[in-house]
Amino acid sequence: MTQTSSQEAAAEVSTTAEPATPSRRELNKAATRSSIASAALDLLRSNGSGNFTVEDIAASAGVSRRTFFNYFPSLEAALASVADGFMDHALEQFRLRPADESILESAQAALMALADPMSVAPMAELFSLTQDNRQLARSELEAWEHCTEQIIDAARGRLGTGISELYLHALAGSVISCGKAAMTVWFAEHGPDLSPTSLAVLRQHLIDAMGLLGAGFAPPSDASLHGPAASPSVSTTKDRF
Amino acid sequence: MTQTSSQEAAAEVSTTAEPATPSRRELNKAATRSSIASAALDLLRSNGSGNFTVEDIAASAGVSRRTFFNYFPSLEAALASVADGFMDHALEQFRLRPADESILESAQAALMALADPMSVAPMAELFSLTQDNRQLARSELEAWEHCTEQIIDAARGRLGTGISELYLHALAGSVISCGKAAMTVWFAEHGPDLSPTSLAVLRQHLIDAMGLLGAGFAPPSDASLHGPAASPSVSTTKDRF
DNA sequence: TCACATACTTACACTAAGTGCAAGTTTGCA
DNA sequence: TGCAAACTTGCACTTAGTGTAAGTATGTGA
Repeated sequence: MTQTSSQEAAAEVSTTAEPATPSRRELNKAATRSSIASAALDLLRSNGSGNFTVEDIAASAGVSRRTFFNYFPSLEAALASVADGFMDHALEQFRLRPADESILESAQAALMALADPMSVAPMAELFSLTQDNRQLARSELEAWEHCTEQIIDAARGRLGTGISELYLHALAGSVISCGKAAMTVWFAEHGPDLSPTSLAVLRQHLIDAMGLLGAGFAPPSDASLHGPAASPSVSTTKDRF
Repeated sequence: MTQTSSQEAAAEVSTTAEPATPSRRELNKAATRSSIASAALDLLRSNGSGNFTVEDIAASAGVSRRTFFNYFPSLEAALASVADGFMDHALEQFRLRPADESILESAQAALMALADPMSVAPMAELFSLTQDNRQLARSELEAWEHCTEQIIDAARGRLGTGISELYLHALAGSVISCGKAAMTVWFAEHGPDLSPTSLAVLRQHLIDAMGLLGAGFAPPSDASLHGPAASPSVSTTKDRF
């Protein structure tokens, strides 16, 4: 994703095995879309948030302003596609987890799978470039929200339709909140540092956050100050508190 | 919430945090602000979301378009001030709770205190009128987000600065997520019904959601398996935590 | 009560977002 | 090859949002 190439880069590939008919049209569309998105990210990098317009992005991507709006409903949406890619990747990982695993464990595993430089880098960069802009922050919130809904659907599919909607919504929302918390805290501590050490911290934060959730946020007098070091095993330690 | 325009921040000059010195100017400003907000809400009611402009609101409130933007940065912000009021009220309740109470209990109590028609009605109406509009939904997300940050601050003040930031962020985010989940599910089930019965369900959902959180979302082999309608799952309301 | 400073409102002008439409161009397919 | 559908683009238009300067209301000190 977010390649720097423009439209003709994907032109010659016409016979690859892709899901659902990778026709010339679809390849062009995907290329254009990605070209717009990376033009937007480039401008965000070079100019800073709020200092460029849709027209700039369109010009930089080699399309008309009108075409930009055929692909994205707003400037923010073009940038948020980076976050969407990250979230989609995470959801994919989540869905690949065994169905008998607990939701919390699956979520933890899915998020951990993304704590590598390749996956996290664009997200971390977006995080840093986005901090000071209201509109962009809103779009990011929306991406998390969308992710929550996807988790709800996935969990409903896994736990059966008999499960209460409240349980689903509360669980999915909390899981996402904890993932978000881990990333927020990590970013606050390490900024855009993507070194192995830094990423290890991110992974630990993800583990800890899910651990806290699984432990019901037991008062921090006990081990939960450093997260449940032993197990991400969410399955009840004690039924109640 | 944070949409409040920059001007009124310097309102209280003297020593007191009291609403002392309600000068003519401040009264006028408050009246104008509230007049704009309710004009916006009226138009949302009568025209439906997306079918009126800032100019309409300004005209309806008897001010110029420019003055509208002196009070609110956007149309959505004017409407979101309803949600802001609700959240601020909830935060106020939260801060009034005894400091030795657990965060979850405090949050539950604060939210419960708002499950009365007077407080919930505007929020529920906003919920219903907002459902189909992207921009408005975004503003609402932002309101929840702001509320989360406030909870983080309040919890930090209560638990001391030694507490881990991850714990604070994850806990506050989860608490808010559960509150949101309770309201979302309640609204999905009951729409804008504000009857005592309906509000009792909302209260129960708030209790249940916080209970689930406190129990670490223990696998739904227990009471949380109930269908959407009846889930008096957490009967142990009082002797928890 | 009368200035005078300060805060608030407003009109005006301007940039940019977002949309509908119709004409031009590319691709898929028979 | 030729036609239909999809895609792009320019154009015109409405609306959002902001800077500025001029006008109006309010508080204050003499």
